[in-house]
Amino acid sequence: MDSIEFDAIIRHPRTIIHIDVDCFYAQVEMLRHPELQSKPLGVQQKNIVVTSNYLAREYGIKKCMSVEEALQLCPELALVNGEDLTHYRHYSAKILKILHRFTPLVERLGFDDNFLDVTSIVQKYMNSGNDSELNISINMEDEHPVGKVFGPSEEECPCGCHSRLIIASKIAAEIREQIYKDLHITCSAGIGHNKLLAKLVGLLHKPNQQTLIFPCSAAMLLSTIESVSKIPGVGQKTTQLLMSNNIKTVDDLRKTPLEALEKKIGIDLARKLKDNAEGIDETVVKPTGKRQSIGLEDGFKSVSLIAEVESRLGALLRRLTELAMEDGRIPVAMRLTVRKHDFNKSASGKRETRQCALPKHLLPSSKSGIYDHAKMLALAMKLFHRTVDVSKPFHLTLLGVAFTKFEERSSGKNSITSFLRKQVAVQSVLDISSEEGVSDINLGSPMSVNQDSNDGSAMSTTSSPISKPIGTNNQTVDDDVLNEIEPLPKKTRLEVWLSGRRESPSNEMADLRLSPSSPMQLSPKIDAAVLKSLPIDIQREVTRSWPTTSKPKSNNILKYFIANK
DNA sequence: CCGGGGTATT
DNA sequence: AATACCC
Ligand SMILES: Nc1ccn([C@H]2C[C@H](O)[C@@H](COP(=O)(O)OP(=O)(O)OP(=O)(O)O)O2)c(=O)n1
Repeated sequence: MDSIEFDAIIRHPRTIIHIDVDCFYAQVEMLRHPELQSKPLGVQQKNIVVTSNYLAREYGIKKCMSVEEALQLCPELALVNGEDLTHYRHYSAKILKILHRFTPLVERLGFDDNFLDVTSIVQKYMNSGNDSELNISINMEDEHPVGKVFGPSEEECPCGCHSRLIIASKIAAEIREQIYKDLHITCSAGIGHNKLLAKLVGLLHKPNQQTLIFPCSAAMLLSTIESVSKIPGVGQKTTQLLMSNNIKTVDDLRKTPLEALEKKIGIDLARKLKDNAEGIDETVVKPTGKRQSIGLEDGFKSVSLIAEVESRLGALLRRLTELAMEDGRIPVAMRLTVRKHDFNKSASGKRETRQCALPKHLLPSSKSGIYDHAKMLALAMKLFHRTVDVSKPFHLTLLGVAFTKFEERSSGKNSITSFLRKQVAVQSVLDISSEEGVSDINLGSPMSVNQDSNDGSAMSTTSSPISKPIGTNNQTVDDDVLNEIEPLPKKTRLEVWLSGRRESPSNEMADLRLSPSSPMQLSPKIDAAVLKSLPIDIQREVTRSWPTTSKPKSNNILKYFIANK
């Protein structure tokens, strides 16, 4: 191959747009409270201002600043509580839908940070001047990019990315416009040939702006960010490690040989950082699928009473089951999170978690699509007793509960979906000789079987009642599943694979977990045995909190269908 | 009580 | 189950 051909080889085949909503929570709150639009506004979670609008930022208010500090900087700061993320989650979903009008290749970080691989969209515009599936019009005549450009742009890269990126800037503008027209939300965007550059360059001009970077300016952009901690993926720990080795800036990173770096931070991270320092990032846009966990947390000064734990967990569970119903899938595992007060030290207190299988999907699929909150709470309390020794005083500062595994909901043949989910989406591989490499497309069937770790032999202390009545031993025959929660059984890869391709996915695996003496009837009523095992005040709590569990009427079911739209 | 969420890796 | 990272 001669040199002319060599120059023509595509080196920057992909085109990536990064979209970040401007001061997301604050914008949502301004929409909800229009009278706050023209005032400095902070969104408060407990004692911190998690974000603020741009008016407030003029006072020097930063993300995650303490309320005290923020009010010192701006005494007239308006504050709205943002501890309940419902509205943000709602807007987040709407924004994602708009992004999906352009491409399914959207990867999200959090609620408002999005990467789009628009390579194929751009390609269609280059080939035919439009995209038949995308009825937006883009002015192909104008050869200038929309928005700002970082660095010089005189010299065009021979790979052709120059025009691709310019087209992408017009797509980004269209995306932002649609989001604004539909939702009155403003975003900022970065356009580049990889995720790293798109994200970093977008930070340069905010809010409600967009910035493009051509590959020839990549190294320059990385030089300007200085601190290594600004590189996505370099958090507190890595920063400390690097700094203790006198590596503070991107330039330090460049000067450090890979061999030296890898001894300090491991080969994987070392290679990534050496690449990133040059503006190289081969990671693909991995379309974000369904969430792998749905959880809620509540932090507080101190909780030391079991009854209060119970009522807080009850409140969390009630909200959590609503979220699970919106999701549509069926949770099969529950996780409890606890943070204990660390009073010997200023340290923040570590979290402890306990997880268990959800008995036979305590859930809706049975005719009454309604969660049995009493059993949910009893299960959560079981987990609680597994993490906190209540025979001694305790002092909690946080409780959280989450669903962590899901099954697709019944109906059709969902078998194919879980199998497909494992497959890497094919994207952006236009030329195998690209500088930034080709992603492995791993289609290997996951037949390899996990070495089965020994089954929960260490779990023998499970028969303590919910709240132990004094003088009672545990001899009572507990045939309820709640009395035998065991750690989540591990599925082998083979099992995952098999259950994923089963035509009618059944609960065989779950069935195996249940003891023979515990027929899992999905009674819509509170299990009397369970209820009786509870202390009287808790019994009252349970029945007061969820009156519907005592006698579900078809009306109750209806409202869930309506809520679900 | 640095919020209240998430993900991936070990 | 914990850790590290992200928003
Ligand atoms: N440590 C953090 C960081 C962010 N957020 C929330 C609040 C933000 O509104 C939202 C988005 O985070 P961003 O980092 O994108 O920040 P903003 O969108 O608020 O501001 P900017 O305009 O600088 O992007 O996520 C959070 O809860 N905790």
